[in-house]
Amino acid sequence: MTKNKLKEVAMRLFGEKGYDGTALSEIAKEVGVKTPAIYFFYENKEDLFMTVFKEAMEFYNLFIQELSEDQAELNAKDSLYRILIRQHHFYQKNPEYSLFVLRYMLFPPSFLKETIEKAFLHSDVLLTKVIEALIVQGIQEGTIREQSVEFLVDAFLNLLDGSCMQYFYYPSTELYERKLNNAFAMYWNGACS
Amino acid sequence: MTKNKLKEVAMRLFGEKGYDGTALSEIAKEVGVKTPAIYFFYENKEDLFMTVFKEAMEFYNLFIQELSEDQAELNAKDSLYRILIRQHHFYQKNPEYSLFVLRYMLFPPSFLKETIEKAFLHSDVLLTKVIEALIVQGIQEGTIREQSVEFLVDAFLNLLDGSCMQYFYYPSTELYERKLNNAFAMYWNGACS
Amino acid sequence: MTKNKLKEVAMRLFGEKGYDGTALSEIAKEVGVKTPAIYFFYENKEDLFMTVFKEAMEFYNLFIQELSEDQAELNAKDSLYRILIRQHHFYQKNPEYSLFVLRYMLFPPSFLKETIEKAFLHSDVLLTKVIEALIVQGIQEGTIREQSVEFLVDAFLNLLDGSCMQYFYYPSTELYERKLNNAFAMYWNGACS
Amino acid sequence: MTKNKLKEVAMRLFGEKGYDGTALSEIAKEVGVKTPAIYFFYENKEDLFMTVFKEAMEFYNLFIQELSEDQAELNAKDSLYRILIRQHHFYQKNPEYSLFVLRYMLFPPSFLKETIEKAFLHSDVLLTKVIEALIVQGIQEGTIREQSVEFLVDAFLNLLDGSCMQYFYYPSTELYERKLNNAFAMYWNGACS
DNA sequence: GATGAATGAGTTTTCATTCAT
DNA sequence: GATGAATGAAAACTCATTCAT
Repeated sequence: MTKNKLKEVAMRLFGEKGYDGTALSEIAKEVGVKTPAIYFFYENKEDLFMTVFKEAMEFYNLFIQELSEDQAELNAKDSLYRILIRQHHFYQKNPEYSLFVLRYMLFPPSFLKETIEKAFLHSDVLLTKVIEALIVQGIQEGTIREQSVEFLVDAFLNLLDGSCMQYFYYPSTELYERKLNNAFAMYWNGACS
Repeated sequence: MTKNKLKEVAMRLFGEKGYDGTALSEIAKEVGVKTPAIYFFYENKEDLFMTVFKEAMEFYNLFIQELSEDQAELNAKDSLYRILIRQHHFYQKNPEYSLFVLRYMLFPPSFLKETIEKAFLHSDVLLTKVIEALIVQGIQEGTIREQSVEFLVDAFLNLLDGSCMQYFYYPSTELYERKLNNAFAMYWNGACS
Repeated sequence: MTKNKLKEVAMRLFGEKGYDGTALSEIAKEVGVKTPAIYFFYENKEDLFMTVFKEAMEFYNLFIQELSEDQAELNAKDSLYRILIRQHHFYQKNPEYSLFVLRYMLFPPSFLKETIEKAFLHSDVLLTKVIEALIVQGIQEGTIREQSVEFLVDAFLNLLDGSCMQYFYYPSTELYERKLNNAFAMYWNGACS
Repeated sequence: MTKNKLKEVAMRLFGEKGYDGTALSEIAKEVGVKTPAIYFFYENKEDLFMTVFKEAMEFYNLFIQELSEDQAELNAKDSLYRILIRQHHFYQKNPEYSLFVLRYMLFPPSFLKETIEKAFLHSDVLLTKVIEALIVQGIQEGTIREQSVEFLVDAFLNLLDGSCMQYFYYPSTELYERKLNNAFAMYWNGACS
């Protein structure tokens, strides 16, 4: 129980204030326990962080895997759009996970650089495959104009990354959603014609 | 002299390791001076950081302003593409500025949240105007199909943000450039047809 | 069972790393038990230490008492030499006891100073008596020249102490044995002539 | 100033209570300074300890070197006896140095084992040379009976070690001196005849 | 007999900051 | 301009100890 609460609070605080900006005492306090209690469950700060990090990555990868499921009955356009929406939903429903993953993907603490790069590459490959499949489907459907798949995948991934970034710095949801829809419309337009 | 060295080193270290992860002693050491010397030039850590931050924002805004200059003789397509290239160049030529700006735009230390939001909004408005002008030019040229300007601007900004993100997490320049070109091609394709 | 294992491990670790340098958790771990288990058998760290200490002293005193036994059939010279040899054997066969006793005789933790002094005095008196008896026997035999017994006893005790010290800081057994034999030969030479 | 006071107090406390039994806060308090001040002069606890250790060894080796000086005009017997006396004086005049050296020669903290062994070997060689010279002198004088020098040296070193040990555990000076004199008399007796 | 969970007290260490020089 | 010396505050971590189970 305490162990899990520690993980949750740690994820949130590490995500919000960074590794160095988060004191174990803060985490402990929010959980309602004294600092040394942390050491009963985790070896040290780094261990707590790594545990949280691994879980966040697993959760995030799970999300990516789920993107490819349940899309069989949809056409390519709806499926691709749905990915953007799901990404948005994921950010909204799991703000802690999202912030944490984004932060440490872009700015890993020095002791994590290598691990992060591997973890990120893994997610990237996973995601690329999902997009690829949908692009191919679209071409087969005849909705996407026949052209290089790589080309279409790259552009969609850029779209996703752009949306990710904008989600975190545009405060207003409406604004974000407008931009998202516009960007996707433009993408689809380019993909078809 | 020392004052400027301090700023440079501080920008780099704050960008790489974060505000809390950077000790004043580290900055001082790299500059070749003892820690208390910092207090001769700056009130305290926050002051040093803010000074660096302001300069970084000014420099970044300068870059954005320059985007609109010297583009008179180019057509809209080349101008837009040139913006992406210049962004890339800016990141490559000023890695410390770039990393710093990205980091604190996405993850400002708590005492900076509001200031950052304002500063960012300012840059955003600036950039939007530049893009808008080029889009209008393109429509007038007849290269861009007549349609909502906002729509085209949003999509281009998304493209810029996506490229920003990818620059920082894709290690290889080649890969980054391929993705950038593909994404722009798709954008232009969508804009025209 | 566990209680005894705790004692053994505690003796070894206290001997090797000192009272403050030995954590109860280490002792517990080596025994294969969790730390709180120690409190089932011993009141606290001090109690565990004292128990170990008392046993070590008893064991050591037993050794001293045994020195006087089974020597009836030997002449004085052989008996005295045998004491040195036995001391050596004791150190070799009971390295943990020896180290522990030596350490806390010379450097008792503050809460033990008085107890230790008494315990030590007791052993000293015991040992002195044993030596005295053998010296007297030697004089009666006529092998030791007639002279002050105290004088001969003091010199022999010094020999014993010197050997003790050297045992613990000379790494090589050969070297130690050579030195021991030479020192005893010199003693006997002085005692006879 | 503070730096030296720290060294002095550290030597005394480390000698009395051991490395693990001595808190930096105690040392700081006795010096009249707050704990972090220590870190201005020494890297960490180990560094402070090592600094003290090196100085103690140098001082001790100096003492050993001085043993050989100014003895030219004395005969061998007086010179040897003087060594015992000087050892005694050294212990009395420099109780902190003596206790410290003895403690860490016999019970070095784990991180010091190797360093200590080397340092000790060095002192041992130094001392052996001094004694050897005097023994040879004694034989040349004709006061010491002609016999193996090694034999005489070993016995004298044993005498020194025994005296060292006894100094630290016999509380009374008188008792210690009686024992010392008796042991030396016996040694000389054996050496001559 | 023994453990899981937790804590209070204390340790070493870091760091921003101050101030006299 | 810059440093040596020092500190207050807080950090991470350790450890003996407790207690319910």
